[in-house]
Amino acid sequence: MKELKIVFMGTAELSCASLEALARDQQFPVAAVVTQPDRPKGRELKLQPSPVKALAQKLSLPVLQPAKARDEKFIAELRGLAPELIVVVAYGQILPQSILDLPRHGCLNVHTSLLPKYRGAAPIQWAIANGDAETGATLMKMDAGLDTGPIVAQRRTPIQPADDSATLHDRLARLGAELLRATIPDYVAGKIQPRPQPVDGVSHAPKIKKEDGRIDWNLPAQTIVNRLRAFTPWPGAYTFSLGVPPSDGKAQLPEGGTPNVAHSTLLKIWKVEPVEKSGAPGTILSADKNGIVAACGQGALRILELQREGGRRMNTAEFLAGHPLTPGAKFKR
RNA sequence: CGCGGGGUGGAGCAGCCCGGUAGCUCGUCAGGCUCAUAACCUGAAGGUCCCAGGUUCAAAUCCUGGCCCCGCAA
Repeated sequence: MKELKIVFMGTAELSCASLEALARDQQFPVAAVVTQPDRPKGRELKLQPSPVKALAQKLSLPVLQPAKARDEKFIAELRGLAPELIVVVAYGQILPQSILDLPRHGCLNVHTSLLPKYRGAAPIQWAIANGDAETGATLMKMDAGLDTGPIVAQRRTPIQPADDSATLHDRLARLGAELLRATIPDYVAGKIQPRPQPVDGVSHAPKIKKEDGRIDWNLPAQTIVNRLRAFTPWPGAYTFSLGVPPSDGKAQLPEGGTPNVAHSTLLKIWKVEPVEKSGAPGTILSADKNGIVAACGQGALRILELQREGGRRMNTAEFLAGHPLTPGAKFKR
């Protein structure tokens, strides 16, 4: 097969595996990498390059960072590169039709779900949150809609009970990269006819908000576990422990407060396991070295690792040393 | 100067607002109890209260400056 001139567009960590796969393969000379402008990040809000930009620089590839993809000057520059194919992975902006039509072979997009399921921003997270048994990566030819283009290829992977968004993200990133490498040659050779997405089974995976991480103790234990896995490592699942007023605290503990903690405090919950107990949702059934057991709408959860606001992540025994919780106390929802 | 929390024996935290004996839970060590134990009882060791100045008769505590850690921002 002759060389194919490609422009890669991507921003997130997810994109890196695909970029690396293309760049390492001599068949696919990457003419340029398009990524979002540097964003302020970190404690001092310093400008940081996107993961893709960092990788592109390491690979000595030219980088373009238009503020808006539909900017005429940028499109003209892109046209000047005369790409035969554009590959898009988690770029983070809607592409105008003029870009979609620009390369001879169109634009291919890697989406981390089994389309038409979970169109949108957070397909990995929602697949876990909803307790799906499997998910996958889809390669599609982009059209004007949001993740609505015809499917070129698809690959599945089971969701393991131990998976969280981080592990599944990494696996799907690799899967997407493999899909590109394996499929592009046949695709540009015209051996693959993209087939329209089925009309049945369409669903959407909206962007995760921080609020989504708030634990609703009325839900069944397994549902909470799924959501917690989905929102790990970001935004994390959290709840509030009822605090004790700072001054008159100590005496009224049995009422359900946490001593040494003023007012109610946000607690991030990192690791739990379901247990066969029950009680009023949100109630703490026991709290010792083995964990904090809290009742859910159905069943209960044993909390193994948690983190106080401003503090570091720690196991239950460490946490309880400084923040004794008594059975009967409650987590606010 | 983007906003906020924090630095107190080995771990996790009180104490600071309102200066005046270094406190709690756990761990460690010794002893006791027990068939036995991560259980229980008794006792002990272990701290420049981040650093440097300042105020004061007296500073973990109040003031100024510095260093370090963490959360927010997807």
